[in-house]
Amino acid sequence: MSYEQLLPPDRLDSTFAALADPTRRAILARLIAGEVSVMELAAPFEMSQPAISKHLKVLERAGLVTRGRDAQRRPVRVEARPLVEASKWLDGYREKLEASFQRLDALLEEMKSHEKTHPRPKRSRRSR
Amino acid sequence: MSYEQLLPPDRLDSTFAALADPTRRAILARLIAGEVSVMELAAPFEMSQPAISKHLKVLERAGLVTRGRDAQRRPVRVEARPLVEASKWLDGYREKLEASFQRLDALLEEMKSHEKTHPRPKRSRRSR
DNA sequence: GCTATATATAACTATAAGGTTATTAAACCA
DNA sequence: TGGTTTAATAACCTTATAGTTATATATAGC
Repeated sequence: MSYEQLLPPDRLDSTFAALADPTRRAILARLIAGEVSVMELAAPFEMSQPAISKHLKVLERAGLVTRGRDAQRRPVRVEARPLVEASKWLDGYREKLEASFQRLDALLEEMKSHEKTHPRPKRSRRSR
Repeated sequence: MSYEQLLPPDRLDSTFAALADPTRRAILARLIAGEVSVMELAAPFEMSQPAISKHLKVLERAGLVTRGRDAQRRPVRVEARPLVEASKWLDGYREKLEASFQRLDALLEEMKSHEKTHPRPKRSRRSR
């Protein structure tokens, strides 16, 4: 639990945490169309403006959005980078997983044919 | 915590939430190599066994792992599906975002050349 | 300077997350 | 049967989340 966050402050933590909330995903979806003010953003939700501001702060801390200034408005825009990083992590993971599954399938296949002639002992395949 | 599995289980919520913790991502990484018992899983972490069991429960509720039975052991294995779904969401989002950015770039380009002949008024492009 | 609008902040509440230690339960083994 | 190993559960603590209402701040425009 310690080593992970000692070194490069793990962006993935805050990125995934931010993405875990449906309101925040909806906000991001809304932002695809471009910059939006907080009021416009809050309108479709049955939630107070401060609640939306809090969600925005979460998104901002995660680097998923940045804020501008337009008179009283603080337009919100989406930032792609953390999304790309999260996406990369997932894709990399999936790749390794698939590769591993191939190995596993091969192993299982090998074991299955091996078993016929060498039945294994009762006690655990993974005693260590 | 109950409604999650009653109604339309928004899988993305629990998937992203599960991925937001570095311990859990490390557990998943460890599982690429194949089934592992809880003790083996807990060993590298400076954290109690019950803490790991809790993380496993989170991963299990998110559908990211399933449990087997091997004598006293409850081997853990990774499940790819929710990962694929999360990956799809991210990729889909990125695509739309990139498409939108292209439109934005085009728009900005158009505005820039337009501006030369039609300087805009001081007050806000996004009043409404 | 006054008022309206847009947003942020404060203070509070309730619940969830993430950890601990101690205990319990289940399966094996001698 | 009784001890050992593996894992889960209980009870508890602390901090974080997600929301609320009320208030403060900043800017525009009269």
